Formats: sequence, C-alpha cells, structure tokens
Amino acid sequence: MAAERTIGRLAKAVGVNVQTVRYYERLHLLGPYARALSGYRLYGSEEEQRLRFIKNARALGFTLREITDLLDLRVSSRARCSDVQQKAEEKLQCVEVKVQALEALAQALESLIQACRAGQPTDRCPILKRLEKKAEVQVESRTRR
Amino acid sequence: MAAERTIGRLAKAVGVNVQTVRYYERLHLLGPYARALSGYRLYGSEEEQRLRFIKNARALGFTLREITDLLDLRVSSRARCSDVQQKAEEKLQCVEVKVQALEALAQALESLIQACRAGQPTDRCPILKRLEKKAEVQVESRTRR
DNA sequence: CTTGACCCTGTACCCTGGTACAGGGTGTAA
DNA sequence: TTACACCCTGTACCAGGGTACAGGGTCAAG
Repeated sequence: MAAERTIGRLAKAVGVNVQTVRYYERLHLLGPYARALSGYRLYGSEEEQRLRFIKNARALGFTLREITDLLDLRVSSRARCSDVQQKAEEKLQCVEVKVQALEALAQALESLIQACRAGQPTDRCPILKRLEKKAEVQVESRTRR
Repeated sequence: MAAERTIGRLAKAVGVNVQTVRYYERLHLLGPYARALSGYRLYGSEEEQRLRFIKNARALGFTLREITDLLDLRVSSRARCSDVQQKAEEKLQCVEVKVQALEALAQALESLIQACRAGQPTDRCPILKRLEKKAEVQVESRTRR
C-alpha cells in the first residue's frame, strides 16, 4: 500500500512547490509517512490526498488554520462527540453560506452572458445588481491577537 | 438618493476597517462618491454594495485583482461583447468548480455529523474520505512574474 | 470656544502563505 | 568515480492584504 515517493514526486503530482510541502510540515499540516535512512521524506497516497485537499481548500478561501481544523475533525476516543458535532455544524454553515454566495455570483455571470448573446449592452456593472444581499460570508470568528 | 455618509460610517456598516477602505481606494477598487469641501470622502449606497461584494468575494478566495476583473465585467460601448462574454464564461467555470468543491465538503461535514449522532467513532479523518477527487479548484492562471 | 469624535495624508509595520538561496549530503546511471 | 538530479536544514526574502501610527484639520455638542 501507500506507494512511497519522495517530496519532489509528491509535489509534482499534486502541483505544488516542494518548499510549500516542507512549509506545511512546519505548520504540522502534513508530515511524511516516514523517513528513509538517508533522511529523505517519504509520502504515501494518504499524504497525497491530504495535500490535494489543502490545495483545494486554500483556493476556496480557507486559511491554513481553518484547514487544520477541518482535517482534525473526527470522532476519536479523545474527542467528545458533541464537540466534534458542534464544530462540524459550524463549519457546515460557513460552507453553505459560501456556496450560496458563489451561486449568486454564478447567476450574475450567467445573466451577463445572456445579455451578451442578446447584444444588449449592460451599463452599470451587472454583477452588483444581482449581489445586493447583505448576507455575509462568514470566515471564522476573527480571533487574532 | 445615495444616502451620503463618511468613511467611518460606511466601514462600520459593512464591517471592515476604515484603513481597508482607503487601501481599496489606492488600488482603484472603490472610490468615494464625492468629496465634501472639507476633503472628507462621501459614499452612497452603491459604494456600500460594492464594498460588501468585495468583502464577500475575498472570503470566497478571490484575489483583489480578480475582484477588480469581476466588477469591471460589463458590456459597454468600449468593451467588445465577445470579449466580455468570454471572460464571463471563464469566471463562471471557475465559480462552478468552486461550488462543486464546497458541496463535496458540505457533504463530508454532513456525514460526519451523522456519524456523530449515531455515536459511531470515525477513526481516520472523514473529510478526506469524501474528498478524494483530483479535480483542482482553479484560481486564475497564475501569471505572476 | 473648547473638547471629543471623526477625517485627512503619508509612511511604516505586520501576518499569512509562500519562495529562494546557501551549503552540504544522496543515489544512480554512464 | 563522476556527474547530475534530487534531497536535507536553515535562514532570508517576497507579495498580498491589511493595520497602525504621526501630525494635523473638521465638526458638532455643550
């Protein structure tokens, strides 16, 4: 199992920089499966999955801190189930708000494309017209400092 | 129309920092409606909308550069319709990929919550189990440097 | 007419998320 | 046995997106 590969191969497979993988390791986000005698980091398919997830989640506007939280979500003997459930529900809500916002944006873009096809010039920015909702895209309570 | 207000009120209404609003102005993302004789910036409801959009789009992982592009998308006398259409379609595709990724994440969270309710401990991180897809969340062709 | 809250410009600083060396070891194919 | 691609640690640097003064004007209430 867990086809071993070095950091370079992993990075290439997922499409990130080698340095970035090491950076994630410093942040305890993604460690190697094991080390070779030479000291080379070794990664398996699970690590690849994880790295891919991190990459995608980043593109969705999650911070590395949030990604850590997401990846740590699991019901273990140590974690109280109700805690996990609550966290998961919070995250879920946040994700749903994001989906809605993106869907509104998608609709706006679609209607713009429609207008294009019909050859109707749109004067004011049509993106805004459809996105007037005040609903805020929540990104984790800003608990900095 | 366009209830005038100063930068402080605008910032508070939308929930961003005053400095941030001025920062956006430097980047030509959001200018004041007008200036008072005193030099105070004045904003109307359109600016508020725009600021709100910027804030939400940021939380969705769009860069300020991308947000500028989105806000500039409109069919004007100057912009060739086909160009706008193409850009809009590109953005739309990008948005749809994001939506899909978020929905996969939402599902993962839901099944985690289910497992919680059922009192079944999930050993390995269940988020990953559902997010094995290799599909990449595209964020604008990385044309840096 | 003063005091407190707010605004102005300008410049400096900060955090997050990377990237890039420098200096040195590893591994493998010719 | 060497040459080349790759790996290691450590440290420094960078861009994006803000945030925080400093030094000074504005305005409205008391």
